[in-house]
This record gives sequence, C-alpha cells and structure tokens, in this order.
Amino acid sequence: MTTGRKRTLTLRDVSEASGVSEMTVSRVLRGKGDVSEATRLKVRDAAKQLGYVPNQIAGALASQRVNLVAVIIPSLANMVFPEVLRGISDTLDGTPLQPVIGVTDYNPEKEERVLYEMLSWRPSGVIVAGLEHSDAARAMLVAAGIPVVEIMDVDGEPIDACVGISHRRAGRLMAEAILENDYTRIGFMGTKMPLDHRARKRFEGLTERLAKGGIEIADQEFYSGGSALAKGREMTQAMLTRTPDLDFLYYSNDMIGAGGLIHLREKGARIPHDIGLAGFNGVELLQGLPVQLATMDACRREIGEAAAQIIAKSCAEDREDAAGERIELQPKLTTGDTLVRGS
Amino acid sequence: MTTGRKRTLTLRDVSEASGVSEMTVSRVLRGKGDVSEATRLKVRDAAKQLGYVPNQIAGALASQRVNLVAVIIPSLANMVFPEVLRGISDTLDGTPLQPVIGVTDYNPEKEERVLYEMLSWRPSGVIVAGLEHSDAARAMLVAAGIPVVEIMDVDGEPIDACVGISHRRAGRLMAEAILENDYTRIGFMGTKMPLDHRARKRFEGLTERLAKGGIEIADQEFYSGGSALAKGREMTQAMLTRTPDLDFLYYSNDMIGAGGLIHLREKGARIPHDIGLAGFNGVELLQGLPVQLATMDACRREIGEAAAQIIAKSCAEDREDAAGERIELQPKLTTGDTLVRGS
DNA sequence: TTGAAAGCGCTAACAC
DNA sequence: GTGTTAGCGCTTTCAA
Repeated sequence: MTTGRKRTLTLRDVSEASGVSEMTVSRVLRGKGDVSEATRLKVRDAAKQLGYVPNQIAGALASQRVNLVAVIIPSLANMVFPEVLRGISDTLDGTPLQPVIGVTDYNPEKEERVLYEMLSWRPSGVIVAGLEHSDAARAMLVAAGIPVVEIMDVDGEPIDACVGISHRRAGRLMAEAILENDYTRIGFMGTKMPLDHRARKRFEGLTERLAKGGIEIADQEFYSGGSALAKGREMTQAMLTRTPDLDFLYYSNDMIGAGGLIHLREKGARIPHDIGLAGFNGVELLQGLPVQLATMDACRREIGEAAAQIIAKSCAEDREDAAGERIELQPKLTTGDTLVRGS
Repeated sequence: MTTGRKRTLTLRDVSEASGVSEMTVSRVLRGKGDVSEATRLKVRDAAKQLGYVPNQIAGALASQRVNLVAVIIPSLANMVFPEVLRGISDTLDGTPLQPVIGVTDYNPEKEERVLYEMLSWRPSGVIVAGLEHSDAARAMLVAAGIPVVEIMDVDGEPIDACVGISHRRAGRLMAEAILENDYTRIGFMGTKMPLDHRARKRFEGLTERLAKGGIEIADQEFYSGGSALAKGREMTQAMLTRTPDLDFLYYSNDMIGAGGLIHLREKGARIPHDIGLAGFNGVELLQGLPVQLATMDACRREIGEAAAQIIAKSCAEDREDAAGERIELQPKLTTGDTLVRGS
C-alpha cells in the first residue's frame, strides 16, 4: 500500500501504469469487446496494483446507463419489507442491476422527497410499495420513462406494472373463515391506518363480507408506536374488559396477535373454544410460540421476486412491451390453532 | 402532463423554456449564488411545469461531490440493524447527506463486492459494521480517501473511526452477573458464528470471565437458519434433556432466548429459581412477553447516531481532523425477571 | 446579477 | 485488437 493520496485514481492512471490506451483499459475493466489476453493481464495487474476503483458516476454519464433499481418502502421495522427486499435482492443478483433502498415512514411527503432523490440518480427502474401516491409522485414516476412496479397491493390503478395481493380479498377471506366457524362477536385491533392503505383495505374487505353475513364488528381499537407484542396484550385486555362477550379477535398484524394470544393463554382462556384469534402476514418468527396463531401469508418474498423479474426483463429487452404487467398473488390462510373450532 | 418523451429533461430544456441561461437555472435550482427574485420565479415555474428532475450523475461528476453515505451491514433480518439504520437516517436527515444501504449476509466476499460497488459511486463516507474485513476490503477503504466509521464493535484495530460496544466486555459483564447470582452449571446457545465476530467475542468474554470464577460452560449448542423463536425452544429442550442439571442458559440473542423462556414456562420450570436465563440485544419487540428476559442493550440506535455524526462532521468541516475518533458505548444489563434470584 | 467557456472521468462510435 | 475523437449534463471559474 502506498501512502494516502488526495486525488482518487482514474482510468488514465491505469492506462499510464500499464502502457495501454484508456479506451482499452476501459474495455478490459468492463469485460466488453475483444482484448488480447496479454493486454488484459497487463491491465488487470496494473489496476489491482493501484487499487483502482472505477468511477461509476462518469461511466453512467457517458453511457447513459445506470445499473440501479430504486426500491421504495414504508419501513424497515415492519418485518414484512426486509423479506420483500430479500426477494428483490436475490433475483437481481443474477443481473447487473443493484437495488437501492429508500424508506418513506408511511409519509407521502417523504415518499415524494425520496422518490425525487432517487430519480435524480436516473435508475433503470423503480419498485415502490403501494398504489397510493401523491399527484407529484405519480407525475415523476410517469415522466421518468423507466419501468415502474408497484408492489404489495393490486386494489387500484397501477402506473405501470404491479405485483401483490388483494388486501380487500384477504379481508374477505378472513371474514368467510370467521363466518364458517360461527363466530359472531368480532373485535378488531390494528394500527392507526390513515396512511396504511393496505391495512385499511383488509379492514374494509373484512367488514363488508361480515356485513353480508349479517355481522358487524362489535369492538375495535387502533394503536401506534411501541412494542407490538406489548400493545397486543394491552389492547386485548382493554377490549375484553370493555366488551367481554367477544368470541373472535382479528389483528391487523401477527405481532399484536401474538401479544393477544399470550395474554389470553395466561388468563386461561380456552382457544379457540371460548375465543378465536387471527393475525396477518405469516411471520415466520412466531413459529416458536406454543400455539400457532391463525394468519394469512402475504407472499412477501414472491412479490419481491416477481417485481425484480419485471424490472430485469424490461431492462434486458430494452423494450416497452414488458410494461403494464399485473400480477395478483393469492394470500394463503393458515388456520393454525386459533381459528377452527374443533369438533 | 404532456405526452411521454424519450429523452429525459435537461437543464437546457428549462433554460429554453424560461429564457434564462443554463448557468442561472442551475444556480436557482441549487439555491446557490445571488439570483434576482424575478428570474428565480421564472425558472422555478418552468422547471415545475416541465417536471424537471436534475441529473445528479452529471452534477456529481462536475462538482466532484456526492451526497451519499455508504452503509454496509450484514443483514436486514436481524432486527438489530434496522435500528442502527434508523439512528443513521434520522441523524443524516438534518444534513445534505443520504444513506445508501448495502447488505453482506455475513459473507466477506460479498462484503468486498458490495464495498466495491458502493465505492465506485464515490460516496462522501462509509459506515460499515464490524472491524473484521478482508485485506482487499481494508485496502479499498483506505484508498478511498473518505471518512470510514466501523460500527457495532470496538474490540480491534479500526481503519479510521469506530463506534460501538466491546462485545468481549459484554460477555464479561454477563459472566459477572452469573457468578454473583451463584449459578454454576451454565449452558450456552447461539448462532454458528465463524463469521459473526461479535457473537464470538461475547462468547469469549463470557467463558474467560467464568473461568476466572472457576466455572466452565457445561454445555453449548449452535444453530443456523430457521425461526429463532422455534430454534430457541428446540435447542433448550434438547440441551436440558442432554444436560438436565443446568441452572443457567445464556443465549446469544433475545429471540432464541425468548423461545427458551417460553418453553421453560410451559414445562413449569420456576424461573429463575430452578434455572436462570439471559439473552442479548435488548429487543424491544419482546416487551409483551409475560416474563421479561434478562438481556443487554447493544446501544444500536446510539451507535447509528454517533456514526452518522462523525461522517456528517468530517464532511462539513472538510478536514481530516475529525478522523480516527473512537467511541465506546457501554452496554446496559437489564436483569428482567430471569436472572436475579430473589430472596 | 448574469453569462461563456472549460472540463469532471468515462464510454459510444468510428477509424486504424 | 487497439486507438482517437467527441461528447454525456452538469458545475466551476472567470469575465462582463
């Protein structure tokens, strides 16, 4: 290792060190074009020796090509999104593309800012959670002229492509399972959701379908912040104090559901005989609980994979006909031990 | 909105639309230099009208300045890192800097690749988890000539700055708590850790300190993959079958610890009278459990904040003297309900 | 307060 | 197989 330098290395440095023209150095380093084995080696050695790292900024500007895919999600804390990211990342690993993550905190204004920032790097594609965006955000996405995949949800009008599940349908499915098992006094607990559109849609799907079965939600409560497990306990306790005759609790996510489950078991409730429970997401993390919470898988990984494939395809083919795809995945109900009332 | 275009917009388009020179348009859009209110408005309007998004690639190349901070972490699934990221992100929000996340999967080769990719975008700084890197990775970091902050750990030789806790010390502290409470038959459970250096250091700190107290680990088991909660249950059951006289179980993370705790409570074990437990990380998520697992906070958020501050400072001051800082945070032991043997 | 010229480090296109 | 030339879209610098 030589002493610290001020200027970072350029192609020219490698060119001089190897006695090969800049252009050929560039070709070697990118593995493009025919270069003789001899010069290839000379260049590789010189580059390694110097510790040269190419400047993608210059490369991207010159080639008008950026191997980045912007991925915009509401939160990293949510357990759900890291799994989507893994699907994206694994799929992109087989391509020259690289994901770049932006987080919006479920805040439309922040989404707009993040989107602006990311688009100003001229990525090759965008994967963004949800179908609801500000007008400005939609306009940017349209104007960007790159493939856009909206993920997690299919209930709405996509800008370009979309991959997800129907949360309305997921809510309906749960309602049907509830009706089939003759529950009648239903309590709902979830996040405060003015901005969590998917949780809202599930709730709507649930209530609409229950209504058709002649049942209304008997009690409901919304929370924000804090440890989900603890919130689940607290809300469940409070709700059952307030409305003791509930016979089913639907939670908008598995963590609060698990909190409720733990609380009820401690209280000695017979589950699901006295009271049934269900959550949402199919969080693998909870598989160690003594009782398996009924839940619905949101196909997180598959969504990530499919979205990445759409981007990869439309970048590779460099034509627009891969655009506008719409992929609806089917959430799978896992009844676990807390939903089906045994004989 | 006009019809779709092929070419993306440039400064020149805004210049023509507003009748102002490119240079002045650039000044307005960056908010630099004195521009009269009149032209400022003309330019702003034209830009908004067109839906112009500046090209940072060109800007970065011209100005030799990139407002990106590379953040390189082993995993997103780990619960630990999203919190570090939040610390970084919140701190950077008050600056022009933006974090870009790369994930290594605890794989040194992937770390090298990710690092290379990120450095090729010439970020203003790097935050990277851990002090252990391949020679090539270290060389790149040194050669990059930008501030580097290694986080999570301070047991080793940092390249530049570092912020973290001493995991060796954390292990020692736990050993001391174990000795003080007169536990003598200790079992250890953790991830297979050839590459999780921090878990390894904690283990070493633990065993060394216990040895001084005349105690050896009586049994140990390592896992990989799967639901941590479930693994914790299974391993605990297996270990107690194999070595029934254990009176303390130390888990290398809270999730497997929680799995063990749930299992033991189900079995009717009196905790901590019959057997004590402790985990590591201070995962907030578990606060809803009926019994609080003893754990040690790893100062995740603070680490993120401090690291981001170091980067922000040395970028702002644009001098090297902020370099080489070393910040050791102190992990706090939370005894919860599973460590201190009540009178 | 505004504009003109030069060039950031690389690659596309074409010559040799 | 290799080299030359001309930009990519911006910002820096300097002049007006």
